[in-house]
Amino acid sequence: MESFPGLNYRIPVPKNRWNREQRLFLCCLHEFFKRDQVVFKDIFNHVFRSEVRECGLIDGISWNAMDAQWREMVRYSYTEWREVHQDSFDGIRRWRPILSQIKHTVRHLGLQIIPKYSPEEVHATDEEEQEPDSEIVSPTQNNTSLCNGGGKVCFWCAQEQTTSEENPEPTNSSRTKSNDEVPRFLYRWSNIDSQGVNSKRLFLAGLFADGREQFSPEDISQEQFSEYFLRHAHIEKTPSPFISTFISMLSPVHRALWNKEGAIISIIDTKKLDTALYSAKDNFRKHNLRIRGYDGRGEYLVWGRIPSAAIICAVKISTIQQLADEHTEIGKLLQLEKIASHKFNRRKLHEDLARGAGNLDRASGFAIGKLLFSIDLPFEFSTDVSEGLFHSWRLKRTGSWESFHEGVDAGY
DNA sequence: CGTCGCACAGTATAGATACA
DNA sequence: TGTATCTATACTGTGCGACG
Repeated sequence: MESFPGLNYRIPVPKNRWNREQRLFLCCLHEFFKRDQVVFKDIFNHVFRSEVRECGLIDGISWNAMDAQWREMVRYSYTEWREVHQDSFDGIRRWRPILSQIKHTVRHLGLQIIPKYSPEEVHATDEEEQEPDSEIVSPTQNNTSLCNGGGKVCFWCAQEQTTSEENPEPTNSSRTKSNDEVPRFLYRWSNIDSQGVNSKRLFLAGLFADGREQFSPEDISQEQFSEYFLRHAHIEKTPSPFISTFISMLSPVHRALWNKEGAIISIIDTKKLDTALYSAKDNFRKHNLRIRGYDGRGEYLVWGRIPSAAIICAVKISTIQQLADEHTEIGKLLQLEKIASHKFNRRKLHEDLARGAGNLDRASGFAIGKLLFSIDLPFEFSTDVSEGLFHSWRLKRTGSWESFHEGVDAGY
């Protein structure tokens, strides 16, 4: 019996007792600094070493446990999480004590940490800062500096209370369109059950469809925007101000095949849009929103409406199926049965498609050209759209673009 | 050069466990 | 019994060398 005390008397695994202060601290780390396992863990364990040790965690809390707590907060929208993340710039002064605590700990431990919102010029103009900020590495390459862009409050300025009060509208600026390149073409799937107005000539978001008053994203608060966005991403059932579109035509075709009834696929020219366009992925990232199992990649949300000028082509899925049946080369190219056999438009489907895909040659180009011609896509767009199809349908790269485009032209 | 297989790191999620 | 915390595990992306 006593020979295996470790087995007979299991020592309970020590756990941290998370309190509000610790949670806020962890939230500030995530909100204001680039995620770094080792650094976050060391800072936290140093600041809360006595509390953590009291819980039996002699070597401090593990990164995994700490990260689990972070995820819990995000997942269940803990009040601490909401406080720190939902009005980060308005409330930035509130977190000054925590931020300077982080700063001092970083310095004390000789670590390096990268602020999320830190333009270089702050250091240059920062007179009162005596000690060199050597441990604060400015993000050089992917400089997503928010300080100069869009009149946004600079992180360190706000922290050091050097920011003037007359900042125009800090809450709205982070919601503006991303600077990242917007794709030239977007693809939409819709059917008779889709909300809003979905004709071949015009799309109207569900919220604005019944002659209800229109409003622009600037008219509503940050929270309301996030709320609409989350509801839209969750369930399409509630009226939404957004219209979903995708960067790849595969995704709407896949959806259309699974929801056949009157499904329409439309190709949209983003240059002709007259309302705001948001990347779903950026929205998640910028507002620290999460939804289980979905990160928004590939999806773009159009605000309110898509005017007929922007709809360069609209085609019923049944037409596409018919084309695939009638023309073997189109059928072979599209592999509709494969698409229909996969429940999810994920890696599995892509691999499957790649196995049966053609090459970068005249034959593939011809099939695509013929398809695009048949669905009345204006010739001027054929180059871009055909290249999109090439990538989406996972064609092999053996061959040349020249022969491919030649084939596309021939198909018209 | 492009593709494949592998290893590795980081991340998301289910659910086990201890505790109130 | 329900909640808080965290582990175990599955998933995803990425880099790298081998290979044709």
